[in-house]
Amino acid sequence: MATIYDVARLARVSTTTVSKVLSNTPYVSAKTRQRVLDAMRDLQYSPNLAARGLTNNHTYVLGLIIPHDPDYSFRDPFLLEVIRGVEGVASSNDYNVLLSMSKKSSQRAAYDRFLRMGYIDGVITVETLKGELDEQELAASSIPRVSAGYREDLQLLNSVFCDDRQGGYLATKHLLELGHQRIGVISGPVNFIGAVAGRLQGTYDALTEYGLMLDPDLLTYGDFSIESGSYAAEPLLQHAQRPTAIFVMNDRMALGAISKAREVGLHVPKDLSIVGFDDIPLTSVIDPPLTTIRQFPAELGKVATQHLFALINHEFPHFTSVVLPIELVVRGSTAAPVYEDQTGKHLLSPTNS
Amino acid sequence: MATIYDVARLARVSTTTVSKVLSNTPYVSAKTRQRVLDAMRDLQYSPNLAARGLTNNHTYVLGLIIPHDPDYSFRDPFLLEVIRGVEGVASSNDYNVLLSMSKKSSQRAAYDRFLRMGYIDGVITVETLKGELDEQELAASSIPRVSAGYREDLQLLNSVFCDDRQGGYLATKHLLELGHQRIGVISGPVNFIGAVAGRLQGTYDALTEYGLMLDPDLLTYGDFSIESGSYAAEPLLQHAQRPTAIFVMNDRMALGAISKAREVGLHVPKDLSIVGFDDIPLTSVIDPPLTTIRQFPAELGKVATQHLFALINHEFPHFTSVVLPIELVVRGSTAAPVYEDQTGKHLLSPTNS
DNA sequence: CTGAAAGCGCTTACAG
DNA sequence: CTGAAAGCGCTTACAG
Repeated sequence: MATIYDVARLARVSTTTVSKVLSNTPYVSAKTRQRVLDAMRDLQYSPNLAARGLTNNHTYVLGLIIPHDPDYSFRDPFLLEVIRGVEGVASSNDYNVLLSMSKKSSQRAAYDRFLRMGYIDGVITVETLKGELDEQELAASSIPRVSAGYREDLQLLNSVFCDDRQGGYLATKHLLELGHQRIGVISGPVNFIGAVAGRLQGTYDALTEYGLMLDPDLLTYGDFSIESGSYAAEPLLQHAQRPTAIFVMNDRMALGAISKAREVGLHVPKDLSIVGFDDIPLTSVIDPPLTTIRQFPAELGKVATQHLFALINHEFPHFTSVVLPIELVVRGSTAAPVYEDQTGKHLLSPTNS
Repeated sequence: MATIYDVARLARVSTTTVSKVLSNTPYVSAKTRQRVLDAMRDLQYSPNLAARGLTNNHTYVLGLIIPHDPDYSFRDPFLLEVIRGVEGVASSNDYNVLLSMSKKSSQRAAYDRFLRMGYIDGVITVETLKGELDEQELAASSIPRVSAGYREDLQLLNSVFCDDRQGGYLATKHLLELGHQRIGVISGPVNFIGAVAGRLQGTYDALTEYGLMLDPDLLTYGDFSIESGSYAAEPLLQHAQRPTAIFVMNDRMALGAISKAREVGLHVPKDLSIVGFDDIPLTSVIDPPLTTIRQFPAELGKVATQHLFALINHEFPHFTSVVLPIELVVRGSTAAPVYEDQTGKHLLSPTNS
């Protein structure tokens, strides 16, 4: 493999000069520059990043840490999109991305290596559950960092996340506008990063706007898996005054809830409306197609990476966050409620009963 | 950040000695070794990979090239699993993985950089469509390589792939055993790597075993998207002698086919059995849950990486491939056929009519 | 068992 | 506009 010496020799200049054309320094004569360029082409030269990293103290590589738990594979489609977003921006800035999926506990060594070796210029972390990352380690490493999808205001962490509150708000408001008054919520686990609290707040806000309150009986918790959606739906559907609609905090649990509804003989959306969250693939083609809140994971990765570059280049002060928009996607799993009176007759609205 | 000099000074030895304990050379006295170890701990020393790479000429990083086309996101869940498999093995061997999703055409520069910079010790490529990778470039770079999921015997490429033929065989045999005799096939695109031809061959083999042939009218093509599954199903369902079962070469198209069947008033599996391929998430919870051929993408990534390490360490001759097993997962989308006579009466089997 | 020294391929003041 | 030389942090013959 050709080195900078080979290029210098062929172009009859010093390595200093080669290095200068490499870095686009203006003070090189056009003639010399061309000779160097020709030599580089002829030799198929491309600089050795390790050597460059050694002098430069920067490596042209970004770390992407995703403490991925196979058990929480619910985020799979989401994650690949995030990765795509990160890789796209990195690569168009001539950066490479180094991937680490180790979890703090299981692979401490790999984690340390990753952070301490002067091997990466910055890091993007994607957390899902609290405590998956070793924050101390990260903070100690003084490597520029932005967190994608995680929000922890108190830590003054650079982060990019979607507007969870607005998502919860839009989902609930959609149900309210359809005429639902008795609305249940299937929440994600409480230790789940950021998202859950925000979405719940949005729900409260929407209900308040309509002069309603969330019945504590109608709030249950799952762990984002399909099965947990099914379990969490059970008490709601068994409730003496069962809700006519449920806001479920992710699509997978929403699927679980729908199958539970089917199991107990309820038709979605006729008897029960369901709104999900995420807009993962396939949910648009199932029966009924799912009404949901769409997130933009590729955008999340993209913006986080741009943010990281800005940080690396000291383009703005530390500790900023950006909130990404979400949107409501109305499909077939929501409809206006139908209330039955004791005789089983359908009435148009609860006020008629 | 502490360097090897700092450690040497603190332990009162030379850097040579530090380097030796680092590489576990036996010829270091126990006492000295301990002093060095203590110093490393106190200083939180971890070696600079760039410097090491410069002398060593190996970098402890693996390249993972996935020419990912957003349009073919059907492979998403599959891909993340592959990545997980690769990362797991790499990290437990103290290797990092560098990710490139650039396509040959769009990001030539990034691609070159990735391969030529003396920056990776080996590369795993994940192809989906022919021509996505620049084979010449890869061959020229003389970097050890294994291909995950791609099979091209003529090139004598190191590769790891799943047993597509066996998959096609098992899927078709399952239908035959249920009593189906008129079986359609929805194939993937012809330029799709390896998989398609193998799966089709498996179908032929199974049919032959039962003394049957594939009616050319009953073979249609999709591009692996949901929509294409729907389109490709249409001519089959409209056929004067429509098939009682269809083997669809991936789960997403299978979903499309099911929705098309529903559209034309056919019930799955009563009127039409469907077998998919992949076993992607969610298809087990839809209605009906999909009978399919399960692949093990994490295993694919894992085995490919182990293979790559063996190659890097010259543990076996180049040009070997390994075939991964698949398995049939029987769920609700397949059932014994029901033949109707002209009067619409259901008969038990075609031989009764 | 231990260490002095050269060298890996680059960049960066510095001098001209 | 151009180049000689030191230095980045490691490893590896080689000598002792």
